[in-house]
Amino acid sequence: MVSLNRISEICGVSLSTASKAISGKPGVGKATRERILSVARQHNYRPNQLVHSIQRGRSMMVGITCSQFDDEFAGKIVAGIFEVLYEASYDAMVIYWERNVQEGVRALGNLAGRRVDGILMFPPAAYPQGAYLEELRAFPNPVVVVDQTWPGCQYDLVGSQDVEGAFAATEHLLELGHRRIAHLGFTHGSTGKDRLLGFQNAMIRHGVAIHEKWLRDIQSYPSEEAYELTRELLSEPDRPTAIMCFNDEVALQVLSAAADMGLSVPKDLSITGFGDLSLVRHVRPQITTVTQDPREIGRRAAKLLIDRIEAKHQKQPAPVASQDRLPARLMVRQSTGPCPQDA
Amino acid sequence: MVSLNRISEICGVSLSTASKAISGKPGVGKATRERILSVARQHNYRPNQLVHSIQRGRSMMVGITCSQFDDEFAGKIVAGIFEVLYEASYDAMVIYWERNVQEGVRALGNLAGRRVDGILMFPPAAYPQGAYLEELRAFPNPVVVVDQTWPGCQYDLVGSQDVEGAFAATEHLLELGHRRIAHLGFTHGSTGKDRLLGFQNAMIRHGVAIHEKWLRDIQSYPSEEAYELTRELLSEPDRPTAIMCFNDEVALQVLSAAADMGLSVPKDLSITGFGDLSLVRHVRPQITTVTQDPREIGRRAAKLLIDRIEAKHQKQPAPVASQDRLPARLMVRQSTGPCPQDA
DNA sequence: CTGAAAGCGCTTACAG
DNA sequence: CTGAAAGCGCTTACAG
Repeated sequence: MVSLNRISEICGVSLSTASKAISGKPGVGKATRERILSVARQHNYRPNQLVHSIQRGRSMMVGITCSQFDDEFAGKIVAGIFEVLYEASYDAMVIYWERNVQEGVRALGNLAGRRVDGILMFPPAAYPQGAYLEELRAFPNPVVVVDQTWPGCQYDLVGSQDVEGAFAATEHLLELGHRRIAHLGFTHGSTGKDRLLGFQNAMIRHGVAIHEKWLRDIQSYPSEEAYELTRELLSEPDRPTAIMCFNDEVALQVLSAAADMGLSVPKDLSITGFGDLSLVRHVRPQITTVTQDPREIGRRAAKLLIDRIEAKHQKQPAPVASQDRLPARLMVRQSTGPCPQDA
Repeated sequence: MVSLNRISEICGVSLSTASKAISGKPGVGKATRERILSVARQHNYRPNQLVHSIQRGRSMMVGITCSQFDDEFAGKIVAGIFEVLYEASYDAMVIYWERNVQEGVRALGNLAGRRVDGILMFPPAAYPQGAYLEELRAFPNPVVVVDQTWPGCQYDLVGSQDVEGAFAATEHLLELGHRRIAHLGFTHGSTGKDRLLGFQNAMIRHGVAIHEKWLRDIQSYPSEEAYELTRELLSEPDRPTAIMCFNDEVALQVLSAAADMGLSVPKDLSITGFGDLSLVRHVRPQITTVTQDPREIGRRAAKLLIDRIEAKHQKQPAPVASQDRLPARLMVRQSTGPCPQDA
């Protein structure tokens, strides 16, 4: 890529004249300006934004860290994020890591080295560990945490009302007469913990016993564990009449396990999901679930981050961390029905 | 963030000494170096990578452009890309746009302004238009096109054997005795065009008539169009006994439409997908599909781009554009079966 | 071992 | 209207 210096040589003008001409600043003769502009165009000249970032002490770039991409929920959040960043003229550097915390640490270091103005962070699946947290603390700019959080997290969070959503789904099952309700969770992360909590709250509130053996957990995500766990759960003579699932993908596996065992949903078994992914509507029976609004989560997270960046740039003191949890509403479809009479 | 200059002041040494100490270069006394290092650590100092990028004429950053995120296929490609970039110490700036080509144009300009060393490009859904192509041509560094391509595309491509995969799926249906086969395509893009071609090739090869009215197309993606199209297709007295679908998500909609019309799959209707997304295994009947290897596509695309960047940096002449299409294999599952006798 | 100087690609006061 | 100089945050020859 040609430099401004080169352009100014070609045009036989000084660097500063070329700079003013190209950036549209006043103080350049009309003819000179047009000559410079035309040469720049011929050479596909683009001002070097890296220089601007250094000069302004501001990169107009935010970092997005995530450890999973290939799911609709995360994808929609990211889409919402990009919408807002685009409108505000921010670019995004994205860091994707899977393996171990070590990589997350290096990732954060990169972000700081590249001088991003802030970070939108999907926390690692398990709670962030020591080295990771230290690296995060060393990061000098605003951080907004998305969807998941962790105990003691001091950053702004934008997520969903997981507890309330799970509570509503559980009450729905209880109202249908179910008492033997299993919970298939993923409690390594905060959303899973919250959903389990919502489940427990509802059961306790309605005075219904929670059976330890029906509280099952998948260990990693994504995985096929839910399928096997369901087969176990449903093979015991004493089996649940409803299974509440961590999310829609788990619910789908439960549905297929039930089908493979010859059980009819919702006649023999009721199932609830969480997330309202599109697949849930394209499957028969359509899965009763809890709607989330990932696009809006992404939008709000990005807006909040930009606000924080702006505020910091105007030397305003850092505000206390906020939690913005969007409503998660029950969406009744076809996978839940009255508790079977013989149960 | 503190600057090196600030660190050197604090330590009472020159800028160059501080620089050498921190970057691990020789020529600094042991005690001095350790003092500098410790001060740097205290202040969370990170060398400014933007400066390095400018000095080296190389940003170690690649651009990824895409117009869709929230699907498993694209997500897995991206995951593969990031694996390789990470190993090679490249970072990624991602550009996501949806609305119109205008945004794509601005996006490419941004990438050039930020001086990315190359671009991994998911082309826009429809073929790239004039302004977009011009902007792309003005980009001075290597470009590798991923998954989709367009007529006259001069860049390296990494994708799948779409024609062959569709051919195999069609032959599978023909071998099951189907003759009345519909094709539910998405031919705005090259993969859809290729899959239609594979379908046509197989039909012609086996001397089976292709009926215009059974060649249907969805107009946008993602959408729910496939559901409606299927209902139309299946309501006519004269209906197909098999539907070959552009991809798995379309197949899922076809499956649900068939279920809602009381048709049994595969007894009354056979369905094939494309992609082998995980949902296809979690649905009953499991969908017969064509496997792709998105992660490997991503890995190879990233490797190729890095090779091109490296070669360019060593002043090697630009090689001719290559096409690397990974095998797409038929995976027979439960959604295809013998042609109904009465048909 | 240590530091002053040039340079990467710019922009922005400030002279002329 | 035009340009020389300082400065953003570094690194890398090159003197001392």
